[in-house]
Amino acid sequence: MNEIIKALKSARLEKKLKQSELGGKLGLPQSHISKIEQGATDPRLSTVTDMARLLDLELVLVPRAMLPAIQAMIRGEREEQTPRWQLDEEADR
Amino acid sequence: MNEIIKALKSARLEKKLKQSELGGKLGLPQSHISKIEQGATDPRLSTVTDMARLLDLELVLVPRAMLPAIQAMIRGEREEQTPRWQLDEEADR
DNA sequence: ACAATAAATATGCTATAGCATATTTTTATG
DNA sequence: CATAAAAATATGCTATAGCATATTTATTGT
Repeated sequence: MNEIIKALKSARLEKKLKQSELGGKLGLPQSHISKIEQGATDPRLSTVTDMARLLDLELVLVPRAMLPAIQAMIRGEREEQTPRWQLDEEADR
Repeated sequence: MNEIIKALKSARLEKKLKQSELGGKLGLPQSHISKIEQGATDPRLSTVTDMARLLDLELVLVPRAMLPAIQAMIRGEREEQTPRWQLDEEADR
């Protein structure tokens, strides 16, 4: 499944929006959001950018060479809820 | 004009590819590349991702909050041809 | 288990992306 | 300039995105 579509679906869920709500804001029927999220359709660029922006995301073209660095940067965000590591001693005290 | 489309066109020129060559690799007629670059058509997501990859680019979804940081990072690359600043003394000697 | 709500599917229709081919216009080069 | 090459436009056709509406299939809550 397409990475971008997957990310858009996650973002929608993260924001606790229903397909019908997102569709409403976009002027698309819920059925269409469903098809897009299912990968049952190959949406137009404008549809994807509009959807992204409603979810506080932006579509960007990145040189492949710097992809890992940028993805790490993006992962960095949000995950500061649960630390990724912890000192051996004194943990949880 | 759409930023992504603009970036794709720049990348094609940077790589010194003709519309017909890019189209050839993609299995699209030159006329279609022209329409896309002119903004005369709203291409499908798959068309844009395919085109990007042939140009060593990847389409990525970025949280709007970190857009400036990431764009700075991207600008950083490649521009090491002409330095952005220079010491007052001893310049060009 | 039932009712209510959300999500996924289905269908028929319209608009348009994309294909193939041909022509015109623009840009380089001698 | 003239000529060649590249890019932009044009046209007719096919495939499919997207719209509207309706139905079916999960999910969730009581």
